Amino acid sequence: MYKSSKRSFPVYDSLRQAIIEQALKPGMKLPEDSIGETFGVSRTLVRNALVRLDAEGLVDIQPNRGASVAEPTIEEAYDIFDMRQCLEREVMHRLCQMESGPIVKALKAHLAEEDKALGKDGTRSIRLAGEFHILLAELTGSQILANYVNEIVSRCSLILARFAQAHSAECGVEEHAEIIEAIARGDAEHAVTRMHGHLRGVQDRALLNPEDEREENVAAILSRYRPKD
Amino acid sequence: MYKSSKRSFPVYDSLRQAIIEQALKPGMKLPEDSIGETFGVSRTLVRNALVRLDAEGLVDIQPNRGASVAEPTIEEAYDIFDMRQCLEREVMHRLCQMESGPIVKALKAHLAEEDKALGKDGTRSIRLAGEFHILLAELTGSQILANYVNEIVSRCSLILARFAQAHSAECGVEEHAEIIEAIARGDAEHAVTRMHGHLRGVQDRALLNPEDEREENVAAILSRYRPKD
DNA sequence: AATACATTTATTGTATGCAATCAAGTAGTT
DNA sequence: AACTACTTGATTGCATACAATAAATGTATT
Repeated sequence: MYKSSKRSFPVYDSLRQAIIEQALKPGMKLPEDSIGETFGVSRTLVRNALVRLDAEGLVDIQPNRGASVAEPTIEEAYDIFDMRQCLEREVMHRLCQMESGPIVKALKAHLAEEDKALGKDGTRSIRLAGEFHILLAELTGSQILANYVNEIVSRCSLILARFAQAHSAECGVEEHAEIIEAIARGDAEHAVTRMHGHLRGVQDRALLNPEDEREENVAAILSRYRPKD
Repeated sequence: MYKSSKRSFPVYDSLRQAIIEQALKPGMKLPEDSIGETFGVSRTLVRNALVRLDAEGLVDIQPNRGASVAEPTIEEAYDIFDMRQCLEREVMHRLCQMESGPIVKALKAHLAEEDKALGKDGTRSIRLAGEFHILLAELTGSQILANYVNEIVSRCSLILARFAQAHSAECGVEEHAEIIEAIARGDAEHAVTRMHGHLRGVQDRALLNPEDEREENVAAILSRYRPKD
């Protein structure tokens, strides 16, 4: 938990949410002063939040140059998605060994929420889709596994923000339903396969993006607007 | 990496090392003032280090009460060891899919160091044994996997400090050699099995400690000394 | 006009001071 | 003697001041 400072938590949480939802885009500068002003706290607390976000890979702090929203490379993106596959595979295995009743109940309740928000509130829909995966991890009862999944889901959101075009990479509600169904049957093999396919789909929609934004710097953009002599 | 402050890194690193090597024992208070004095830095930098260690699970910060060396419960201990099994299984699978030549070479070089330090320098021997596992993770080439393994190996060291009697839980050098051999053959199944057995051995020696400290509270201890009416 | 150098400005790095909080010990009441 | 209320000392929470650094701008020199 965030024990070090109660008052810096809102700063941390708001920044985190803003990054995940792409309100703060990769590369954007995060000056301590202005953030502190908007939250009504001193730079000390802002700094705490930024250091934490840096440790989680959502923010990049460079000495004497300050913090900015992290810009994961495509290589890091693949690395993180692979790790996510590993962690969520573990989640599936563990859940399928447990008493499925209460687990399925909790998952179906969540799925209903996802369904309700589907066409209505895009941002909420995306957030709920991510939280489905976090809920799965929490239901294993493993604190540390849940923490890792939580962290890696955030980082995947940042990756989507960087590489995917809008709305291309939402989790499908039916795919979540299929995963729940496999868990209900205690069928670990199917659960793992479906989760793998599900994540693979998200990854592909995100990373096999034809218009790769790796080269989206000022020079590259302006070159397209330059008059042809 | 530790980008937020060059000068607080030594504080962080020393504390970390001291905790892992049991010089600082679980539950021991870590006051900002005195630590700052010993390192010649202000409380600000000490605090940075402590917050980081808290995030890594080696230190426990409680609001307005300061930091102390974490005291993982036995339940957390099992949780962490299970997670470690998961992560190192992934390491084994990945390494066995790679070109084994350079990997085996690096591992054997490390093993030679372990061997050299064996009866001579106990502390160094324990550190090298832990670093063997970190090296394995690094050789996968996955930054994030290596980070997680690094973190979890530290936490396991803390657990050993809390629950195992001295020297009961060292990694055996021969077991490391067997793991290397399996990797050399690209035999994932054997590599995973051996790693699993190896870690299981460490865990058992640590956690199936006959004198279980879970009940080491005043009441439990005194009950053994109570006269039988 | 281009380059190198100097100056200014903005932002971070760190120490420190003051207020808030907690732990412990003291005194006073029943 | 036990229990509460108060006081004191130590420690943390946070804001702020000042120093250090880097980026941006301006100036001079070729």
